Amino acid sequence: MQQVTFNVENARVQMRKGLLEFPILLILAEGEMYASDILRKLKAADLIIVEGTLYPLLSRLRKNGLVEYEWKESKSGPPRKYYTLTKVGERVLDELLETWTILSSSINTLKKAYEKSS
Amino acid sequence: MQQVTFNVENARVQMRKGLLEFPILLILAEGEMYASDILRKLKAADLIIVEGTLYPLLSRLRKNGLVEYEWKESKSGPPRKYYTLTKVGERVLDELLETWTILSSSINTLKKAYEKSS
DNA sequence: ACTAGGTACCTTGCTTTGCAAGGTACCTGT
DNA sequence: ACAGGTACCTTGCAAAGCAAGGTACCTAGT
Repeated sequence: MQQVTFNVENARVQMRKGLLEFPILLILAEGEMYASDILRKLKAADLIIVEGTLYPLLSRLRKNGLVEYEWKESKSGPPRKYYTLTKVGERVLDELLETWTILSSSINTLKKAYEKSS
Repeated sequence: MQQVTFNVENARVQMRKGLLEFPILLILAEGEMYASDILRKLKAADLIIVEGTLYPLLSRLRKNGLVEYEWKESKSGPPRKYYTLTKVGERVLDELLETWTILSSSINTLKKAYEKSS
């Protein structure tokens, strides 16, 4: 019996801390990608992240059962690990979307109060 | 000659990581507050933070010259440290406001792409 | 065949930082 | 004088982003 444990409360904490797993899950929701694809997409969205961060992060997501991968050959170069979201990953993504909504509205509330007062 | 160094680039990294200094600066922009005031305001905005985080954070902000404090007596209980933003703090806050705008629009772009595809 | 260069994946060590837990000191009311 | 509330702070731990460095594969040119 394999138990998939993913503590959503902890993920909320991590979002405040890292705010990186969320965009990566969002990107993977579009379809299978390998590391360079993800880096490209994040860069295009102005979110900077480097290899040394991404690889451990993908491993972490895999250990938690949010993503899985498949080796695929490349036409030019070494084989690639193509990642996809699992069902659990999709559920977590939905939670994180909600968390993001709450977080950004919290901050925007504070922001509006500031703009009004200045 | 005392040099006030506050690396805005580093602050951007920290925002992605912690996302706590920013709301605290926003709250202090409203006027002088002591720790409990700040905790109350953060809680009201659904941003959870505890004493053990806040005190070191305020010290850090003070060391970096973003805030300063003044002791004031309380009508009931021990004296309080009332914090206010410095000029530097105000400038940094403006930077962080911009960073927040960029960050949230990045994520919202990814979010919209996801919503469209699902 | 060999080697140079590009691509892809991964690890190690460091630093920062949020947090839980615990601690000190002050002030007030009984 | 002491109990309870308020306020400030510190210590030790764990998580995670990052810089830097490393391994392996594949292709193309010699």
